Amino acid sequence: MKKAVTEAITNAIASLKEGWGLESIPYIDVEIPRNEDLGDAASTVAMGLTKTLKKPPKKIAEELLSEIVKQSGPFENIEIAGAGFINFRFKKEYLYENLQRLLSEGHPSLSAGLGQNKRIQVEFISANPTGPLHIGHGRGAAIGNALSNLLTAAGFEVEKEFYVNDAGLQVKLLGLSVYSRYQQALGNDVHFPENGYKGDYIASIAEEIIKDIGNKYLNNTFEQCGDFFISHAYKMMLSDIERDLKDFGVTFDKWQSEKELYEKGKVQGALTALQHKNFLYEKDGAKWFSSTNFGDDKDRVVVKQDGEYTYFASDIAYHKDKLDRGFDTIIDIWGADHHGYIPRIRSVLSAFGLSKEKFRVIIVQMVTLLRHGKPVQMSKRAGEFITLREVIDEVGSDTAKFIFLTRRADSQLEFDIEVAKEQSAENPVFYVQYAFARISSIFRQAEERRVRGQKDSSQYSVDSSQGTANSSHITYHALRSFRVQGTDLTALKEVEEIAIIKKLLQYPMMFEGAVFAFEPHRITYYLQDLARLFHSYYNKHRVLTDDSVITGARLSLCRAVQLALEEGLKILGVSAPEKM
RNA sequence: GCGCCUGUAGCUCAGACGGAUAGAGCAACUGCCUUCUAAGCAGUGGGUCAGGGGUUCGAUUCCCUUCAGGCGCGCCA
Repeated sequence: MKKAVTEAITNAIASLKEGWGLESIPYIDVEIPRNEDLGDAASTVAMGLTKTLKKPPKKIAEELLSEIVKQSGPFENIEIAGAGFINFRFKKEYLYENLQRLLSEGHPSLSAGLGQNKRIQVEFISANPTGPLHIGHGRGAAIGNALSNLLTAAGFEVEKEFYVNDAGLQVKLLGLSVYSRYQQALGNDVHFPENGYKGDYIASIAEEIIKDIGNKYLNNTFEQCGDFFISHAYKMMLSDIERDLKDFGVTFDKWQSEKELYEKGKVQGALTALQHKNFLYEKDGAKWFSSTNFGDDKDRVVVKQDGEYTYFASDIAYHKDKLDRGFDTIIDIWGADHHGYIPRIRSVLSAFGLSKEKFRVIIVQMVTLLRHGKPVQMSKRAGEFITLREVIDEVGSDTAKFIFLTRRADSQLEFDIEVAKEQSAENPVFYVQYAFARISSIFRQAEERRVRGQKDSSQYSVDSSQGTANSSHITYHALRSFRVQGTDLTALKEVEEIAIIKKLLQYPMMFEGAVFAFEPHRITYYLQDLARLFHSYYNKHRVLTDDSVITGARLSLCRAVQLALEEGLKILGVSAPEKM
């Protein structure tokens, strides 16, 4: 849709260019008018050119229009309106042709190559393995996962990574906390560390350990058995995290250990590399990275007076490692509490020669958790928080993900767990899923008619060769492979049908925008719009009629909607159920 | 004090490098199930786009400023 308009205008400008004294073709804006009476697509190029051409926008629009009409474009009508908008309306044949193409090829512009197989890394969540994931991590997970799916759909080669901070004091503190609970559970009343993790999960881990090894380490000092508790607690914590994410529907390609960066000498190596570039210096007995050279507001310590590395040192190594692994683009998704960290990491990457546009940080703002409208205070240390696990169990993964993905990443989010539950029947996620389920149901009915050999079913049939007769999924595959053959799409004449076709043809535009902006939530809104159009249509018109031509055409339309819904939901990481 | 994010309908939020009469869901109210799933549809009401200034033919969008909320400003991780 966008392409056709852009082409028409580009050609027009190309032939007018010389007379206008233009050197190059300007950016051509194409948008969908708010009011559909105005047209199917519109451009504001004429208004944009007023300054350079020193002519009134309407005059420019007229000149463009007279050129465009010379071409044999797919337009039924083009008119100039308002302050200089050029509004386009497509011929119906164009809509039918493209619907047909969509049915046979899918959305060609999608995989066709925005990404061009470029490698892109998306790092997200990267929670410390010192406690269960909470709801904020859930938001990051939903966004990171959806963004990765989006980029994959756009033809990028995406690697999803979770960075595990398993080297620092925090895991030691985790071990110490578990150690203390272990001793206490066995009757040894040791002092619980001041900054220890107080959540119930610590005691649970201690219980597990007792089940495993009994009182083997009773009355041992932490110095004697600390390593055991640290590594054991950390491993259990990490496997919990992994399990929760799996149940949430999020998986990773790689779990990068911080500790491993140390063990492989990558931290030292990265610092040496910086040293060679003269970006390190000594001051006050410490070693500093001169990040101010790259726009940071102060230099940062990498090796402390006591000779220990800072957390930042391993992060330098980590990001250098990302570069060394040869990604074309690096995306970090962080919680809002880390945004102050952006300039220094950007500095690191600049120091190693990465150009700015190849590194992108997406800041995910905080989630304010409510229960019945009242804020729930969250503190990991104090052990008061709503875990992702609770959200999954109480609200459900699909609902939670959908809620997270109906907001931009950089706006704060209020998540009322009770509202999310209570509204479950009215929840937008079900609205979209319901449209998919309804269509699936129509195909089930169509298949029954065909089996019964009704006359009116001659125009459509199931191509069973496409179906995989695979155990319990037979129905599903049969539905997916339901081929509508030899149908005449021009039978789609209702306004609702035309509206749906147009919406479907807008998909590439919306998709490109989402990819370009790294904003998966645009998919969510599109799906709601499409579902709305479909529900409305469904209520007004019957798909399965006595007229085989109309039925065939409508089934085709349903198939196209179904494919779009399925594709969109897949990107969001939300299931597309056949029955509800 | 400085920096980043946010402020749009009663509530939760969209608004696509600045464009036409500002949108959705929920909540409220009125209708619609003998026919493919009523988790649905049709309709009604609801706005100082936080306030003020500026740039522009045109600003919810860009700039400045004030106010409000959130988050950061360690030789912590």
